[in-house]
Amino acid sequence: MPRPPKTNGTETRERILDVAQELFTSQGYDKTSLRDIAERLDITKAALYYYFERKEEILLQLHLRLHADGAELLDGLEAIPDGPERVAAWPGFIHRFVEALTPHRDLLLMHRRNQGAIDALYQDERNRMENEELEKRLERILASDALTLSQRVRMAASIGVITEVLAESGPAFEDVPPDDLAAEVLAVVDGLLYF
Amino acid sequence: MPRPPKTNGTETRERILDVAQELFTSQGYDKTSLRDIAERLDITKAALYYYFERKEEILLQLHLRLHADGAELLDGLEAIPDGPERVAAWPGFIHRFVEALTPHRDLLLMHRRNQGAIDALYQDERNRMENEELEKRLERILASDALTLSQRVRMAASIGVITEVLAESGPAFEDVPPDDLAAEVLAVVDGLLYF
DNA sequence: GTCTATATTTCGATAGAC
DNA sequence: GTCTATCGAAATATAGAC
Repeated sequence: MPRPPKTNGTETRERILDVAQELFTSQGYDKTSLRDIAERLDITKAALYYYFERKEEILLQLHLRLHADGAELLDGLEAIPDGPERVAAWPGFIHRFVEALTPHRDLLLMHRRNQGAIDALYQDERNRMENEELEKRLERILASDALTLSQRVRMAASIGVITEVLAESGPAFEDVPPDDLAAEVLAVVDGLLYF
Repeated sequence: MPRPPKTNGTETRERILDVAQELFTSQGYDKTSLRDIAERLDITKAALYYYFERKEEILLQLHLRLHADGAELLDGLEAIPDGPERVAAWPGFIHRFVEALTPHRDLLLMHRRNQGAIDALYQDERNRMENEELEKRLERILASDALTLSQRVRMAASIGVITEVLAESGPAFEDVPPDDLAAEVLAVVDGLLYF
């Protein structure tokens, strides 16, 4: 009871991130100025710097909201030896992928629409980014010569189905409950993954 | 024989577009300055303005290289009444889509990596863009309530497979002859489209 | 056609008051 | 925590000579 219910502080920070996510998705990171974000919140540009050191850090925080889950999944996948074992593990990976992404469709869309800007984050010395980008790691898995072309294509295809339906074409499926959509996606992907 | 073989003029223009496509793909449209493009060609920024009125026009021309084919395909699709007939026509549409895109995988990748900047082209009054964006038209087709959810998802999924394998994961399939890749993609998509 | 300036604008970022 | 004011660094675009 001693703490006042005025939970401002972190609250404003979240509002900034929410508005930024929306604008980064609709206009792109580069075409969204700090002025755009500030005006939407009825504050000034300078106030943003109380919460974030740089513009890049706003994007970084949004990126991290999604990154942890994906990194964990890829860690598991890379622990399996390249070849038939990894192919066998793929459907399980895909299921967990869909499960993890379904609640974050909008974030995934923001991520994809600004993949270039996120690339740049990783190359900027000022951000401590331990790991490599997930897209690059996935690309290496798909480039394996221990797999048949059909296997590689079907693995990539399953990723394509998920990102297209869950994120890219998201607006076309706004009327659909997320769990129904996820179920349909899984049905399609399972049909794909009979190697 | 009167015309000198020095075919410069349109040649430089093409070289600009080629370099721009490469840089827009790897760094993104916004992070690629006219200085970047000019330096690669060993000319100056100002020289670019002899060939293009604005930076946006370089992107526009690259966009148009791909747009015409896609627009024609979508015209045909929209001419078919929404509902079962359109579902029946979808596989044919997809086949022609793959056929048209396979020779232009790199352009498609540039397009996707800069979809936001291309969006902005359509909203800029200075460019005369007659039609609507293809992505928006496709979105409306997929949002139809004359189709079952399964049909809508499978249609979107087929688009996702194509764009992922042919463009987004393109680097992972650099070792594969384009026609082989297209054949694999079609096999996967055909398996998807049994409604 | 290509160059050397330079104009113009926009943006990220900082300083310092309140 | 939010403001006003401003700096400095790009980048796009223009003017005009060659």
